[in-house]
Order: sequence, then structure tokens, then C-alpha cells
Amino acid sequence: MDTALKLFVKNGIDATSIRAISEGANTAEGNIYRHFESKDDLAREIFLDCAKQFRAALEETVKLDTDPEDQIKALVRTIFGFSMNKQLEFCYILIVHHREEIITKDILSKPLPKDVFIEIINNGIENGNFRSVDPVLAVAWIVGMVQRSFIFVQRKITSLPQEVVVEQTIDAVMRILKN
Amino acid sequence: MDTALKLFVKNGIDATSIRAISEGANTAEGNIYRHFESKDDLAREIFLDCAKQFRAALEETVKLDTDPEDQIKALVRTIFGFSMNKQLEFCYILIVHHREEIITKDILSKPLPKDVFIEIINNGIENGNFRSVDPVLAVAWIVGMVQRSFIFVQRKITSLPQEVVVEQTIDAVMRILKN
Amino acid sequence: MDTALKLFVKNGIDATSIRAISEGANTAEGNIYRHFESKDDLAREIFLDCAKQFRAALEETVKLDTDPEDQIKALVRTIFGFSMNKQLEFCYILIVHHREEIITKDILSKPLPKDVFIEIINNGIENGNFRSVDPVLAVAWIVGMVQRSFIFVQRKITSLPQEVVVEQTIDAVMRILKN
Amino acid sequence: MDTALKLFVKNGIDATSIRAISEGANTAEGNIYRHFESKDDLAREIFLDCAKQFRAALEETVKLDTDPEDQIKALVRTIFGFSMNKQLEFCYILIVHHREEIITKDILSKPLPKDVFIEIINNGIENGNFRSVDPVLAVAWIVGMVQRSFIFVQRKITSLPQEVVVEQTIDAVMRILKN
DNA sequence: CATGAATGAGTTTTCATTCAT
DNA sequence: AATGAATGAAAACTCATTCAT
Repeated sequence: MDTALKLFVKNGIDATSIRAISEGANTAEGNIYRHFESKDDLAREIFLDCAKQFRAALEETVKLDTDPEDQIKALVRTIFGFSMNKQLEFCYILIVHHREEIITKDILSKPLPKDVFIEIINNGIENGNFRSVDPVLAVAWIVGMVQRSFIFVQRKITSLPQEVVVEQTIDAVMRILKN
Repeated sequence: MDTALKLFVKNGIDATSIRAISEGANTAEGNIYRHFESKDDLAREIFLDCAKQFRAALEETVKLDTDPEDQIKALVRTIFGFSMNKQLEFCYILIVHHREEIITKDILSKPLPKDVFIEIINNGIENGNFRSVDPVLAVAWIVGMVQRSFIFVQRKITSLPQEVVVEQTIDAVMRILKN
Repeated sequence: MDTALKLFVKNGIDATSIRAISEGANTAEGNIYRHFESKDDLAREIFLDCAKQFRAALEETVKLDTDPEDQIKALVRTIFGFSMNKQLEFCYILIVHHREEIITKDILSKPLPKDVFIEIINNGIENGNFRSVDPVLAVAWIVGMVQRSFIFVQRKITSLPQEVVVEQTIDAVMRILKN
Repeated sequence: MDTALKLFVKNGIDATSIRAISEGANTAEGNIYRHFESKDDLAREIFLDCAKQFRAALEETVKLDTDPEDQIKALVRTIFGFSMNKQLEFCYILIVHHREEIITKDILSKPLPKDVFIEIINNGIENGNFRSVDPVLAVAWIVGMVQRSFIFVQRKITSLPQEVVVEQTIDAVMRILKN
């Protein structure tokens, strides 16, 4: 799974052959099929693993604060943190999450990270922390901002240091949410 | 190229065979190779075409205003408009723009859409329209917000009507840029 | 199809690889898939071809006589004739006709050779040519006798010349059918 | 062996993997190789077992009568009986008996069921019970009739009850053998 | 110019068999 | 004796690309 994750992110899933994975993992092609039903199944298991880690990080984060504003800030920080510490896992989630052959509908039936955000934003609006905004749309903005910022950092399109990007993005998110 | 665009967006480039394209276009496989050197070349030509349309729309927009604030607003409106009117083209750009076998470096050497934004934001900061913010980072935010909002609308994750999403997103962008 | 037929009969369908067929036919493996969807499809097309020939021979035969007794005799003679002149085709029909992955139900919905027999035997019983016997069962007997006799001749289990086997089998069939 | 027999008859030998057998038998793949040299060896042992049972039933039957006519009748009855009581074993014999990789020549050197028939028919001809007919050919007819009738019953091509089929087939056999 | 058959290398997948535990 | 992971050869099938017509 480690080797596959590495190759999937580097070259894309379609361009990664089972042979390449087996060679990278110092095992035989056939052996991969003892552990995974198919290439799609392997890709799915890796996703499940990555998603689990990501979700755990987010849930852990939410618990630490009670104030919606702090929660959102912490959440954004966590996502950036995850995207740097678990770069492969984060990229893989971005790559694979909309491929329906791999991420079947039953898998996506679980509550998604965006649902965590929505709940907090709703709380924040009720408590008067945030202005009245469509929470779903707000999540779209936040997720988009974070994701794109991460890509700009990763591809060195901006030369700003990581921490500055994080802090500024958090600031920008707050400008959007607060009155 | 029309057929290929349709299939590339629907099933992905790798999962689309030359055969499928030729059948969809009511022509023979060999004939495609008369017009394009390879499948990658076909994908590239389609990208060039889509990118040209997109760029033209953006450039057209910028000319109409001189005030940076109005320009940014118009730009966001244009991107949303393009994403709805030219959905296939917009999706295709998103799908293909980071695939290096297809979008070779010489292609990306031309000024990109984001450069249009950067220039305007720089102007805006100089003129005191916008707060002092890293323009590259700001573009990352704006592009991310717009792109993600478009996806949320397209996949019906939000039920807000298109125009509301556009206006609210423009408002949010302004909150980020202005003091 | 000729090569495949030869190899299927000689070694069995499962033990015949597409590669072996392509080599025997002096073509490339991939080319076989241009003409047939799958190995099963190839096997099916060959069956359809063989069955068509067999059916044509039987139908031709039935037309030549009107007397049920003569018709049955001619039919048996035809089957033996077909089994010798079109040995591969006949063997292939025997090999493949009960493999459901290949001979799908819709194929078998057409009237089968046994139906030709049943009709004639029914006629014969009505006209008083044959004793009162269950026609379906009678066909089972006749088909079984002919098929097994053919195998005994082919595998040289009996040393009787072909024509003697035919005539004696016809005689035996008549003993079963007539009073 | 039980599991293998079941799967071999149901799906065919080639389409049955050692893995499927081991799973069906609640044991490990490797363990099968502790008891059988190879898959072919397993198939052979099963055949030997089935053939032994079949032969025993036939030999038992022959002993009970001395009159050739009664012996043939009893034999046919026994085959039908075996085919119903030991359906898997009977089908397996039909499936495998002509596969030379499995049923090697040394195995077939033992006297075969058909030899039992031949001897009795020869006796019957000498004693004047049967008309003068080639005994080998007669066996071909009888075996073919019985086998095909069994198939017609098993596949429900005829709706006649089993006992009627048996009695009528015996009657038909007698018509062939007697003057 | 257009066609589509042909090529052949590459892909996913299967499976009998081996072997360390 | 039993297990089941590992092997590797071979199978079915795909497809970008070529080329004779």
C-alpha cells in the first residue's frame, strides 16, 4: 500500500501498473491479488486509510476547542498541517476522491470532512460569532482556499513560507466568516 | 475534438480510447492520426483551444473596466459564466492542466489566467483599493473559492441558485481583498 | 475461426489459448479481438456456424422424402455423413453444446435438430408407421445411438467399416420405432 | 475429494481452482498438495473412486442373473440407478473419461464397463437369446441410449417419470438385441 | 483523404505450485 | 500436519499506433 500510494500520487493511478507496484514493493504481481481483489480495490483501501487518518486529525482538532471561531482556525491549521506532514495521503485524497469507480457511493455515505465544517459554521452563526452566510457555500470557499493555497506552496508558485501562508489564509477565512 | 472533449471529461483521458473517439465522431481511427500526431497531441490541442477561449473571455472582461475592484468582480463573474456556458471546456481545463505529459512546459510559458489576476491585484494595492496582501496568495484563494463553488453547484452539493452563488462569492472575495 | 475450431476440438476450449489460435492463424492476438468480443464470443460464433451447417444438412434431407420411415432413415444417414465429412464441426457441436457460458439460452431458443426428429416421429405414429412411443424419449435413443456409434468408429473401438455401422444403426433404429 | 467432485461437475475441471476447492473443504491450498501430487492427480483419484463404485455396481448386478437377457436388463437398470443415486459420480465419469491428461492409458487398461456388456452379449448370441449382431456396436447403441435418456431426464427435456424412462429404454434395448 | 485491419507491447488478472512458518 | 503467503508463468484482453488499400 505504501508503494502504491507513492506511485499513484507521483504518476497517477491509471499510469501506475500493478507490475510497477510489485517491483517497488519487492514482491510478485500475483501476491498483490492475494491481498486486494483488484487494482481498484487496492486504490480504494488506500483511500480508506488516508481518509481515516484525515478524519481522525480533524475530529481530534475539533474536540480541543468549543468556540466556533477557534474551531475553524484550528481546523484550517490542521488541514495545512496534515497536507504537509502527510503530503502523499493528502494529495491522494485530492486525486482520487471524485473517481466513482474507486470511491463507490456506499463509501461516501459516511459523514465527510465538510460536514464537520458545516456544523461548526452553523453553531457560529447561531451564537453570533459569524455573519449570516450559507454554511455549505462557506465550506466550499474555505476548502477551495486551503486546497489551492496548498497547491501553490507545493508547486512553489508562491515563495511565501508555509507558516505565513497558513496564518494569512486563516486571517482571510475569518474575514469571510465574520462581520 | 468535440467528441474527444466530451469523452475525456466524462470518463477521463486515460479511460478514453482512440477507438471510442473515432466511433463517437463517425470516423476511422487512422483518420485521427492524420490530424493529430498522437493521443497526447490531441489532448493538447483541445486544451489549447479551451484555454484560448477562457483567456479570451478573461481578457475581454478586463478591458471593460479600469477600477481594480470592478475588474476583479467582473473577472469572477466571467469565470463563473464560462464555467456554466462552457462546462466541458472548463472541466477539461481543470482535469488536464497539471498533467505534464500533455501540458508541456513550453505551453505554460505563456502568461496564465492567474497572471491577469496578479496584475490587477497589484494595481489595486498600489491604488489603495485593496489591503496589502500577497497577490499570489490572494489569487490562490480566489481561484480556489471560485473553482470549489462551481463544483459544489455542479454536483448539487448546494441547492443555492447559480446567481446567488456568484454574487455571494464576489462579496466574499471583496471581504478578503479590501480592508 | 478455422484454426480455433481445429484447436478447440483437439485440445478443448479451455486448454486453447488465444495466443495459440493467433499463432496458428498467423495473426496477432489483438487482431482476434477486433473480430470477436471475447474468447467465449469466438467459441459461440464457431458454434453458430457449425450448427447452421448441421441444420441445413438435416433440413435438406427431410425435404427429399415424405414417408416418416424414409425420413428417419435419411436423417440418420445424414448425421453419420455429416459426422464423417465435417468431423471437426460435428465434434465441436458435441463438445460445446452444453456449455452455458458459450451457448446462451437465447441461442438455444431456435428449433433444435431434435425438434425435426420429434415432428417426424409424431407424424409416423399418427400415420401408423411407428408404434406408439414417447417421441422425445425416442429421439434421446436415436441421438444417443448415433452419437455413440460415431465415437466408437472414430476412436476405432469397433473395426466395422463406416457404411456397415450406418446401415446396422438404421436397422436398429427401425426396430425401436416400428412394431 | 467430495468438494472437488462437486465443483468439477458444477463448473468443469478447468474452471475450478485449487483455491476454490480448499475454501469449499475448509482447508488450506497447501494441504491439498500433501494428499495429491497435482490437480490432475486429484482429478484422477476422484475418477478412480467413481469408476470403482460404478464398476462394483455393475459387477454386483451381473452376478445375480445368469440369463443374458436378464443380465442386460439388470445392467441397464443398474446404470440408470447409479446415474440417479450417484449423480455427481456419474456425471463426473462422463465429463472426465476422455481427457487423456487425467485418464492416462494405464488406467484405461483395466477392463471397462463396456467389456462387461460385450461378454454378456456374446454369450447371448451364442445361446440364441440375441440375434446375430456386432456386440461392440450393440454396446455403443445401449450405452448411447442410456446416457442420452439420462441427460434428457436430468435436463428435464422429457417430463416422463424416471421409472417409465427406465422400463421403456429396457424394452427398446431388447427390441434391438432380440430377433 | 479516409478506412479499418493488423500489430505487438503492455495491462490486469488467474492459478497451480512451492515453501517458510 | 496444516497454513496461507509468495511465486512466476501464462492467460485474457486493451489500445496507441501503423499501414496497405
